[in-house]
Amino acid sequence: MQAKKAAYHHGSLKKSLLAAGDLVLMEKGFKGFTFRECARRAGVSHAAPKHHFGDVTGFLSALAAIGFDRLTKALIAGIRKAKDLDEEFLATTRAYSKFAEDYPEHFRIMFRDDLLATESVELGLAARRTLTELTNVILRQRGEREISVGELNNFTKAEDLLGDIVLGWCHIHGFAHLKLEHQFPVVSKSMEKRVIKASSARLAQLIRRDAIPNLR
Amino acid sequence: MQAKKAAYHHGSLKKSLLAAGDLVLMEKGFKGFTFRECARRAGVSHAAPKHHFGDVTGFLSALAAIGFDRLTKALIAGIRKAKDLDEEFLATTRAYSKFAEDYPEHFRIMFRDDLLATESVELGLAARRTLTELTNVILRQRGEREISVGELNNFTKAEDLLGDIVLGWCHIHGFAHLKLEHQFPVVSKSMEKRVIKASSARLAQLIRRDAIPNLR
DNA sequence: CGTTTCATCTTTACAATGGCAAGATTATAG
DNA sequence: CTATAATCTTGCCATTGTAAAGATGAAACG
Repeated sequence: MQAKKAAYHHGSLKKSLLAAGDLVLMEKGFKGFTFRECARRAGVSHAAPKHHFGDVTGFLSALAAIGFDRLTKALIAGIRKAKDLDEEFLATTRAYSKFAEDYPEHFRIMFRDDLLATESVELGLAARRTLTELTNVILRQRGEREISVGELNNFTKAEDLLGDIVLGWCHIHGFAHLKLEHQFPVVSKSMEKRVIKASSARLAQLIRRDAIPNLR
Repeated sequence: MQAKKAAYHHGSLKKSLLAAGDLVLMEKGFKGFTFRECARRAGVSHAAPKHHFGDVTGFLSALAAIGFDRLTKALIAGIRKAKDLDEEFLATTRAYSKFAEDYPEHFRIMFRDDLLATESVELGLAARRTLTELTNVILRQRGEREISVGELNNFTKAEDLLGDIVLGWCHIHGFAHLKLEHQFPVVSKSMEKRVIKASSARLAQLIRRDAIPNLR
C-alpha cells in the first residue's frame, strides 16, 4: 500500500519519475537537474513529485540508490572476468572508475552527504551492498571467506580487516574520483593504464602479503 | 590594470566578494551559496559580481583556488611537525583529511570539474601548488630531491614516480573524501585513528621499499 | 449499488535566483 | 577639462522549489 503499486491515477508515477530523473541526470547533469524538468518528462504537473519523494533531497537519494545498485552490478560484472587475485583487484579498480566515467553525475551525488537524505533506508541498503562487494574483494585477497550484506556490520569491526578495506577502498575510490574530476597530470592513455595496473598490483600484493605471510 | 586594484568605485570589491563568498560557503554551504547573497554581504547590488567573476562558475573557481591554497598551507604545516618519513606520510594524510573536515564545502567544489572554469589559470596554479606539495611528500619517501611548482610537468612524466603519486594521493584523497561524506562504517574514534595510522604506515613502507631496496 | 474517505494529482501563488540590458556614476586617460 | 571606459545600480524576465487549496478518481465500506 505504500511503495510499489501497479497503477494509480496516471500509472506508476514513482517509477516514471525515477526514470525521468535518471535521464535528466545523464543528459543535463546536476546543474540542469530540476524537479520541474523531471515532472515535465514524466508528463505530470510540477508539484506531483512531492507526494512521492517529499523534496529534492528525497528524490536525489532515490537516484543515488539507483547509482549504488548500478555500481554494485558493475563491480560484480568486472570481478567475474578476472582470472586471479591480482587481476581481480585491478578489475575492481577499473570497474569502479569506469562507473564514475559512465555515470559521472550519479557518482557525484552518491557521495554528497549534504544533498542526500541520510536516513533513507533504501539508500543505506544500496550503499551497503556496494560496500559488501568491496569487502568481499578484500576478503578474497586475504584468502578468507566472503560475507553477505547482513554480516557486514560484524566484519567491519575487525580492525585488521577494516585496515585492508581502507587501503583498498581509498585507493579505488580516490583514483576514480580524482580521475573523474581531472585532477591527475595529463599523460598518455597507455601510460595511465600501465600506472593504474602497476599501482593496483602493488597494493593487492601488500594486502595479500600481510594476510598470508607464506605467500612471499 | 586587470586584477588587483586597491580601490575603485566602492573599495576593493573583488576581495570583499571573495571574503563574503568564503563566509557564505562555510556558513550556509553550497546549497545556500548564492550570487546575490554574496553581493548582499559585500554591500553591493546583485549584479555587481558579474564584472569581476562573470558567472557563478567563475566565482566558484576563485573560491576553489582559495581552498587549494589553504590546503597547501595545511599540508606544509602538518608535514613540518613530522619527525620521520613514516610520521610525515601520516601527517599528510591527517592534514588533508582535516582540511576536508574543516572546509567541507570548499573541498567539495574544489573537486567538481563541472562547476569550475577549468581554464582559470589562477585555479590551475593553486591546484598545481597542492600537487607539488604532495609530489614532494612522495619524493622524500623515495629519498629523492624535492621539486618546485615549475618542475612539476617534467617530473610527473616519469612513470614510476607517477605510480607512487597515484598510490599515495589516491589513498590520501580517497580517505578524506569517503570520511567527509560518511561512507565508512561507524567505529570508535580510537579505532579509526589506529586504522588510518596503520594504513598510512603500510603504504609509506610500500613506497619506500620499492624505491630504496636496501632499506628492507 | 451508493456513499464516504483518502491517496493522488493539478492549479495557483509566492519569494528567490541567475542572467541580461540599459542607465547612472566615477575613475582614468588624453 | 573633456572623453572614454570601467564600475556599479536598477529594472526586468524566465525559471525554480515549496506550500496551500482545489480537483479527480480509486478503494473501502455500508
